[in-house]
Amino acid sequence: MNSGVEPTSHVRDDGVWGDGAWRLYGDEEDLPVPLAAALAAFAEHGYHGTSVRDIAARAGLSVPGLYHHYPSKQSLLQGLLERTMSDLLERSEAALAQAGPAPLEQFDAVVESLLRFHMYRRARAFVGSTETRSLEPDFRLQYIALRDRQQRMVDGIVEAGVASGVFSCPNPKDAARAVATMCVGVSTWYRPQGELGPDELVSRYLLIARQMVGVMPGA
Amino acid sequence: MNSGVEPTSHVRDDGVWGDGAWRLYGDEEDLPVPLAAALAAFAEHGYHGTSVRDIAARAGLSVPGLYHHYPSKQSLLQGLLERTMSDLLERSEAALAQAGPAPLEQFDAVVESLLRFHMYRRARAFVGSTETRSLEPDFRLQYIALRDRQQRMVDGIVEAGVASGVFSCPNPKDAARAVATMCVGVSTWYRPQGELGPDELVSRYLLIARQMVGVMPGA
DNA sequence: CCCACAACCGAACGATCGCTCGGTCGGTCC
DNA sequence: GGACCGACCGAGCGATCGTTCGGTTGTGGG
Repeated sequence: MNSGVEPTSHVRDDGVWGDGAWRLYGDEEDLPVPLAAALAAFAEHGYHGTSVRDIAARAGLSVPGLYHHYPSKQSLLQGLLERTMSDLLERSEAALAQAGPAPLEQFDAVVESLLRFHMYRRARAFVGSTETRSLEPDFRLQYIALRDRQQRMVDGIVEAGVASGVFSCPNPKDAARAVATMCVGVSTWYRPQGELGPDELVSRYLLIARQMVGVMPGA
Repeated sequence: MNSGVEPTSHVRDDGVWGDGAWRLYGDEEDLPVPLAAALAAFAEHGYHGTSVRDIAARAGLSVPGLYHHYPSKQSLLQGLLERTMSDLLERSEAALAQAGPAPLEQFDAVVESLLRFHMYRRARAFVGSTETRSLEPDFRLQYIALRDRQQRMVDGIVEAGVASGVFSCPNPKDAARAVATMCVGVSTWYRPQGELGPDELVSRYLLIARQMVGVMPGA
């Protein structure tokens, strides 16, 4: 399986993200054709609202042609979400690793990486957040575990910020969840051709996110 | 159509919400049986993932029995979302009307009403936010208009707060959207039997929401 | 007493669903 | 040049989809 364009990625040869590479996104087409077709269809009509025939047509294939590459409709969704979550996690872990040791630096880096992902990988992120319930139980467990790992990453940074006295919030876990929710929500309304560009959005939302965890404006 | 239990509501005889009545929620069963069945099914499997036969079974009806009350599967979704949005709007407009004139009072009231709705009417709110794309185009336009009205209500309060100098945020619209996103997000993770009770959640999230719009903690 | 009507149901309609059977075609290797 | 294989497709499988037809009940009014 997986014929066709296996695209180049931003990952360096050794699998390590270069400095700031977690900010860079190629022009949407780093997916195999059938997965890109499934992504477009799922984002538009949802998993159950999409027929295999629709995906095949978008991919420029016949139905058996599509099944030659992926054994089932479910495997298309799983392949999509697997790439989505690992991309998101790799990027935010790279952002964290490359940030300084201060909680505020780490917070800014991870929030920025979340925001950029949900803008540049909008459709994928949207499908990932709306089609969890369409996953078969086994895979759903794996998937949720990755989501939790992402959330705990934010939790940890906020808790460290509170411990160091730079952040000020009585309930760090709630604040962290609210910040993550806000970032994920970007994928539901952001439009590339909208009035708000990525850099401008990042700076605005970073301010809001800092206030959510009680960072003094002058910090 | 609409046989069966037409439930009592919290609306007073004249259609006006009594003082603080927007905070009160009956025990979930204020829906006609078929709509309650559709709600449960849609929340679990999504609109396209739910069969009419499943809804009929949950409602204790045969399929033609269900069609006797509602002319189509789509009409079940529309009936559900129509009630959802009008309930939400009525409650938050009542909260706003009953709050004092100060932007902070109004902000607190509307945010609290949003939070409570997304806890007590969790399933409805969840379906409302995930199945917009399953609506037929005409109704979707109406529905989105109501969502926008709700959002503009929050926008207006935040702008008034900024104008009065009590709130401090450079981009009121973005902050308002982020606050609303956070409140809506509650419906995706809140569980009634969870460790966080409604009142405790309201007080925690109200603090966060205030910080998002730059209210000084001592205000 | 009968009739109108709301409330329901068994059975089945045509359409579409996810998926597969049985191929064809163009390379590549020996 | 024949054997093999990956890439693909036309046709169609059985199942399920949303919806409807043609009833049967039970009940309240004239």
